[in-house]
Amino acid sequence: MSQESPAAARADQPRRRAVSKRSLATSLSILDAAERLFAERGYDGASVRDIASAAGAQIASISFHHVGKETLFERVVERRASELSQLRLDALSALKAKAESLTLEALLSAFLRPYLEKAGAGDPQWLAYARLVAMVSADIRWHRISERCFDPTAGVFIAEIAKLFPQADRSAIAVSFIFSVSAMLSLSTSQWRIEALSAAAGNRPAMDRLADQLVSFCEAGMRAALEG
Amino acid sequence: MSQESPAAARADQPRRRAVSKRSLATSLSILDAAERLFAERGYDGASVRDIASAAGAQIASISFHHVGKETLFERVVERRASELSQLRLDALSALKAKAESLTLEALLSAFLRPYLEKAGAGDPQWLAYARLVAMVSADIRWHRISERCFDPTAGVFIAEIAKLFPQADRSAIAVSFIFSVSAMLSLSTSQWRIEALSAAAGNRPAMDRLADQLVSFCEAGMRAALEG
DNA sequence: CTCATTATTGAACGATCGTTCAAAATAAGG
DNA sequence: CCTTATTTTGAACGATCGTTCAATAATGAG
Repeated sequence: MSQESPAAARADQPRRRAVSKRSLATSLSILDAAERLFAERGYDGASVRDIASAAGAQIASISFHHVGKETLFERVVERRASELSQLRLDALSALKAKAESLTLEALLSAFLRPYLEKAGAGDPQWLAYARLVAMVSADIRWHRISERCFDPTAGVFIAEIAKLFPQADRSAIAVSFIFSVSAMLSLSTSQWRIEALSAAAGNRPAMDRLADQLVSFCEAGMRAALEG
Repeated sequence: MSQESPAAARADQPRRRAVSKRSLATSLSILDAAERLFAERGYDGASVRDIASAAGAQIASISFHHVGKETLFERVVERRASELSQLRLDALSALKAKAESLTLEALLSAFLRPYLEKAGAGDPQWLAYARLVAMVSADIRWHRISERCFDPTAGVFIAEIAKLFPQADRSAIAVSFIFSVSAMLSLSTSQWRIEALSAAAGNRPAMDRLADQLVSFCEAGMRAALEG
């Protein structure tokens, strides 16, 4: 409750310095390594020792830069969440600017494609991130992260879909939306299973082909579930 | 390579006894507790100590009855997998006996509904199991379990779907099938997220209503993805 | 009932977990 | 360049991990 004057604040906080380039690089490489290992082995399966080793840093650096394991996990998820949300909302804005009335396909495309383009470009960090999002979306232990990072944008798109289906109730829309998100995430988490079930030679389909198929699937599925 | 006579085999294996009822109960309660805790916290998040404690057994009993943690996990998954597969294949047989030509909706219903009816009946063990299956399906570390427990039945249904869409290629069918399975599993793993996105008062939809919506969603989605 | 086998018990194993610390090295600000 | 805040380092902490063991108790078979 003691409200300090700027002068007093400056007095007892002796001096301040900018972060060094090396420190920033360490912090970043820890985030990258954590992203990879958390995605690969899960939160409990990835140890801070392995993360530090993969980042070429000391174990103590993780606590120093990112408080602890749990905060590190949250920061890893948050890092790309805002970028992804921005891409989605930008696509939505572009859509609204172009046509006065939105279609369901355009809406789903705006939501689903940014994700798939990032992952499909082959960037291994984005592929890892996709697995992370799937983990967070499927585990109630991380519901606070979902609330903060993903639900706001999802809410915007659900509201737009609700305008297209005025007679459908909100929970039915939310259910269909989760179906769509789950299908999208399965492309990252279950690619190995798709290949196994495709049988025969491993002619894996290209990501942009998969993206088209996903949008078709979700558009038709949603329409059927909401119009019925 | 030494082929022993029955007499010799009986000689060096001194005597055999049936398992006691108590032993069987212990083994079973361990499986139940493991199912709950693995589903709740994941493989690495659930400790054998917590599992033993929840089962009212000693830690050493887990190694004694189920070899070790990894084997215990596999047995937990396998236990209900055969029952589930049987229900699905029975539904398929019933379908074939009734009508000479199958519809996509009937096929998907035969695959999806047994699962949802078990989980929807409110049996907490089956609800936990659904989360387990989602974990196995999304993690390549458990691909051997998927291969053994789930892929064979999935292959049967994919083959039936392939008959309905002769022009669609196998991998496209597999992709749509994984989309459908992911949507199904999301009802168990992301129910909390659905409720969050439904906003407003928590009027959660009944499971049989959700099942109808899921089948509609997947049927229309598959048709669009495979006919296009 | 007797006895050999099976199962349970409680304790301990070494390994690894996440976190913390003081000392040494680094680098920004004046 | 000097000072000093910042960062890195290596080691250690206590807690918990999965597994193993010898002993004790329980139990099916004869």
